Amino acid sequence: MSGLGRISHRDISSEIVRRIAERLWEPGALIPGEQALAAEFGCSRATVNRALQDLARSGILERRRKAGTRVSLNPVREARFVIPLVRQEIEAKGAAYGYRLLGCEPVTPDEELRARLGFGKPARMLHVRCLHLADGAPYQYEDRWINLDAVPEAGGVSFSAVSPNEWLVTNAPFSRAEFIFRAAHAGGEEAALLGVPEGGAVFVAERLTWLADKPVTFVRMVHPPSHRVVTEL
Amino acid sequence: MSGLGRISHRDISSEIVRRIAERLWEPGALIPGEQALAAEFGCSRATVNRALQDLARSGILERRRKAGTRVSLNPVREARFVIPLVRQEIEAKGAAYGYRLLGCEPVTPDEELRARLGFGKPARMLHVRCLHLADGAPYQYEDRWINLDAVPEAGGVSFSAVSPNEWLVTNAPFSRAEFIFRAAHAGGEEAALLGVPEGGAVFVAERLTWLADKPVTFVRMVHPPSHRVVTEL
DNA sequence: GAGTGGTCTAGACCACTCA
DNA sequence: GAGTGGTCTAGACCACTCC
Repeated sequence: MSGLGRISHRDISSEIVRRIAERLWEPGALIPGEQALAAEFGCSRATVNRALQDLARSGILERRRKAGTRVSLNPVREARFVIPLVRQEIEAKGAAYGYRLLGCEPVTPDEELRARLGFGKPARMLHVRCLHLADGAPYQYEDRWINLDAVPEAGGVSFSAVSPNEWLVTNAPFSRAEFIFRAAHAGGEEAALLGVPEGGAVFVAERLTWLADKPVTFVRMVHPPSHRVVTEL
Repeated sequence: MSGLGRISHRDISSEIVRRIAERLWEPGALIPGEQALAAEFGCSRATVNRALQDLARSGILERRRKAGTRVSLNPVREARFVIPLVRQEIEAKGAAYGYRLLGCEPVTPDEELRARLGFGKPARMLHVRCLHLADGAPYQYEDRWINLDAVPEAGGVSFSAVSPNEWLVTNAPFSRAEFIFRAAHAGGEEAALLGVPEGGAVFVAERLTWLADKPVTFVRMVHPPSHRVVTEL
């Protein structure tokens, strides 16, 4: 606790974390109520409430009305990953962003892709493939399908200067998305483009988005094995 | 807005989201100040503040003192991944959980590991290696280091029946964690244990945890390439 | 310097849930 | 029913940052 001035909710948070760390309050144990803590710290209940809510949000505490507040038995049930634009991701690392369009053509999706997107009937889609570079080195191979029924304007875009990633962010809102992370073996073309041996390990992120139950886009983003997805809690 | 009763911070949040979705407030635009919104909604500034802070935390708004509150130009989309216990993860798929301890020994961490954990000085750690199986098939190879200064009780646990994953969850609270997802090539031992060819692609999840700036544990979880981390928004 | 968000207070009422 | 957290109010002061 900072000896001067008023008590901040951060002071309370860190003091509570300290007590948990030092086993004064064991996992699963009930901790004092908000009134008691407010009295102890000499601050208002609202301040204690904010500190406890912060800790509950981060999974350290569990709160239930009437039952009180407990130290979590199994903290952290979820991790949050930020999904930025590729360009921002690259520039944030201090590297120069590069972009190369590899192909852009209207196609009729095959059975597998339609099943994936939850399409009943065939549809017109745009297939765009491109490469994102960091300081000239391959960073991400983007293999994307855009549903022209959901985003008809995409049909008139060349994607030679602006990547589909960036164009869609400001032109195709979505209400639901699904992410998949996995490891895979690089296929022939991907391998050559990313500069990894054929069959070598690559990191794959896939994203599907819908706007009001209508598929918008499916994208497969392939990274060299040096890629890392990082998050902090 | 709900016509009855007081205005909730949720009412304000959803109304603001609606205005952004309908382009009444364009990306990058300045929105009214807290006082103005409080007057408009007929509630106190604290309530507006809470709504705006929630939206700023989720990346929809950007706030700066004196500059005011703006609609984010690139709404940061974030993905939430649940990080369950391995056993729960396997049982949730309807498979039978199996566990095999491979090794458990006190060690002094090398330079690289200490740098990773932010250790200044050497420390006593416990190195535990084990395998988690789903219906008898290798599911995850767990390679873990536990800081015995932070969790001394771990020194007295055999980990032959209970996995370190499960033991730590109920015995070693933490206040900060870092997750990393990546692809890698399987090393000799891992490959054999997971039943993949040596050098084949594997999915690696790493987790570091701290309790009040003291490192608690570092774990490397290696999965066969069939593994998928999935999330929905 | 002035305007904005950040936070704390003291009090109040409500909603949920356990006994 | 009673106790706990959840939330709102009205007011205040502060900290930061832009002009």
